[in-house]
Amino acid sequence: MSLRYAVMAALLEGEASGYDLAKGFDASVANFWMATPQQLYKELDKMRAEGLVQARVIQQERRPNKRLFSLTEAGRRVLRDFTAVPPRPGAIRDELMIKVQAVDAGDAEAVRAAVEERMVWAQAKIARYERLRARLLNGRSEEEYLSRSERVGPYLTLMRGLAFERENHHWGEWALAVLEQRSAATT
Amino acid sequence: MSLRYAVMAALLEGEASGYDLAKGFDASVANFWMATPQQLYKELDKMRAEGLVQARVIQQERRPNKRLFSLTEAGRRVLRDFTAVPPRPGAIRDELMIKVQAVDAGDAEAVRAAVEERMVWAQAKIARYERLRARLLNGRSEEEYLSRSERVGPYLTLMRGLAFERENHHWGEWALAVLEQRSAATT
DNA sequence: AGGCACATGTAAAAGGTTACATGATTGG
DNA sequence: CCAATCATGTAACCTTTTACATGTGCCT
Repeated sequence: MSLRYAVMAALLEGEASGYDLAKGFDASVANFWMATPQQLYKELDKMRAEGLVQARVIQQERRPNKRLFSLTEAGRRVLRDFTAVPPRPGAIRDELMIKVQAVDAGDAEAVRAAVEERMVWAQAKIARYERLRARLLNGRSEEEYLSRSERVGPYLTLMRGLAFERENHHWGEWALAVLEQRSAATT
Repeated sequence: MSLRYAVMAALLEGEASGYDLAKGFDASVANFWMATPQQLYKELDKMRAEGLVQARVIQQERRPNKRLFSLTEAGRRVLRDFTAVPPRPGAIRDELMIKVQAVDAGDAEAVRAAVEERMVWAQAKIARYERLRARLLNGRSEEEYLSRSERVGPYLTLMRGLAFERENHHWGEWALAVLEQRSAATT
């Protein structure tokens, strides 16, 4: 039921197609509420039927036509009401952590490799977030940016994502060291 | 589909009832794969039918009887196989972040209050994790604990949860400061 | 020639949430 | 006396995932 609000929050940045949203055209929302393309296309249809968004069809010649969605006034109102309601607690689902939890009864080498791969991903995400941050700041200091820009929400969530991935990476390096020492001891 | 593996990982700590699991009797697993009691009772039944766990009924006089579940050998094997498969990427779902993202077009005061309340929760979780950590370490240093204890998995995931909540709290304090400065400027 | 990017969708299956249902005991 | 804890479950509903389906253009 929250997917639609995530979509509306993303549309505050401007028009987007289902495809854009699916790719996480707005990196920040997608990082706290991921969705598959199928989910998005369906939800966007429902939202249009309810008048929360409007679609504008772009005719294309060498590509499939696309529909660009934007928020309607009704959508803005609904989104505003949503922000006023207390949020439910967040949920994390991470298979890797289940594997780490079970590492002592499992395949330690495979778990170690999985942690390592996750760290590569984390690095890539950090780099992406940092590029996005530089783009937003555009040479200004954070203080200046925060006091002058129209919106602060996207910056706040971006920094949350960045902090999360940095922490993740930090933890991973430590966990790898622990696991390596373990396997050295067992050998 | 991963719920069962989370359950099995939790059962590595020893026997537990559905009720125990629902409360997150093992704080660490529950923090990366939450589930409602209903989900657990159903899954435990299915797992027993498949021979992954076994149940032992405890007759009680002043309380409803309970069923204590434990891993079978087949369960252990399945769990081990699971650790050898590459995990899918983790997912976070957090309504609060959607609200923060939309704060500039929403009810800023309500969002601020929501962040504040989340920080209270984060504090509580940090305290809980720290107590759990102290209980595990039991006076020993981390280094000593990691080199001597049979299992390291639960400690690794516990530290991940702790780092996550600390980071969360840190971000929240900063976000509150940003939001307050904003509302002061608008007033 | 093969694979990815673009761009959309349908349908079925699996998984997760919410409401309902029971009922004694303990603590404030 | 009211709320919480213990302890289990069913049923209905909603959400999410996965598989299938289509077709062009661009890059290597």
